[in-house]
Amino acid sequence: MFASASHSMESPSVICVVGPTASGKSDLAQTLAQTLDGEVVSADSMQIYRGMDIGTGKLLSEERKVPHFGLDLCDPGSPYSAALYQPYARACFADIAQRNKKPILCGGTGLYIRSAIDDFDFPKGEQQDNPTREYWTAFAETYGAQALWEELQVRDQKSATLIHPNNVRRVVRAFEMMEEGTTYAEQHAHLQVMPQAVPAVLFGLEVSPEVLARRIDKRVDTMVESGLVDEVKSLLQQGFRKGITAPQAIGYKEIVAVLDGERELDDAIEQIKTATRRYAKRQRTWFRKDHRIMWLPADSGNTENLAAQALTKLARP
RNA sequence: GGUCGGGUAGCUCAGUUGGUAGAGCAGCGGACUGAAAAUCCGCGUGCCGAGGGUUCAAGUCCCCCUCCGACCA
Repeated sequence: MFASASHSMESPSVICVVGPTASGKSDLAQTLAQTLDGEVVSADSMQIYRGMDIGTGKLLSEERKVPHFGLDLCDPGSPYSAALYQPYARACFADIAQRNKKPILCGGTGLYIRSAIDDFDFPKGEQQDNPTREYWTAFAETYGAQALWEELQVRDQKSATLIHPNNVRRVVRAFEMMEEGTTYAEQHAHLQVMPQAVPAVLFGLEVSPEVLARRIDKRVDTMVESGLVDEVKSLLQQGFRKGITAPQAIGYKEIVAVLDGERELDDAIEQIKTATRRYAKRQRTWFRKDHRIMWLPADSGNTENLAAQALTKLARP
């Protein structure tokens, strides 16, 4: 009860900072880390990739005043996934704690956040060169989404009823799961009763949609001014197109289209803004239902003030 | 000044031979266990530019006004 040492064991082991893109997570996480003698672990599916800096809003290395993990883990050409991220994040937590530092998990990828702190049990299976995925994806392309879904219905009725026939990606994943000795339905059931695996306290940055939209517009303009187009050019020279996930990133796919002569830069910029707004909306929907999150009003964008609010809540929960 | 187009949902536009309107995009809501910045689902009342007329009934026909565009002077 009496926090005499700087690392009282009363505090939860991981502090999480979540929220939509452009809400100020990175700055808040870093400020908290500085205050609490912590280190930051990023939970962002795109900042994972090397060379994707400007468009992902990655903190520049000279801006990082505390150690950051979860950045630049692999090349854009190689595959990555939540299943790989989970053990990585947990190893980071352990490593940081062992050095008597405070782990601060920060990111907007809801699935990564949850896989890090919740008891997601990813079944074992092929990580790469997945023939099952290729087979059924090709099947869907040939015979259509409906036919694919009907195939699943025959083999795994329960899972089929949980997945919309149009959601090819998830139907394909259900086939993979069967091969891995489980089913989509089983995993889905686990979702409802999933225990938390890592002690954590969660802060969410809440920004009103209008304010966030303005911030996103400005941020995208700044990215372009900072050389986003050149960044994409050099990525393309390094085989960016071979990647599966990375080329889908907002801000990258649109600029690739410009460089391919498929659209004007101005149109692409507008599309990036719109796509980012829509992404922020999906993030809001995801985090909204997580009742563990303590929301901090963040319209002001004042990091010091947000940090103070967070510390207050930490002191007396 | 004249002729011809056009003025319909936030935007781009459909609206068949008159029966009070519908798509895409945006927006809003939602789902989510190995691509998650991905993938997928749901939500469409708007003085049909203003006014008048014909008609049982007008976005749809007629008159007039107005605004935008093109062309002719």
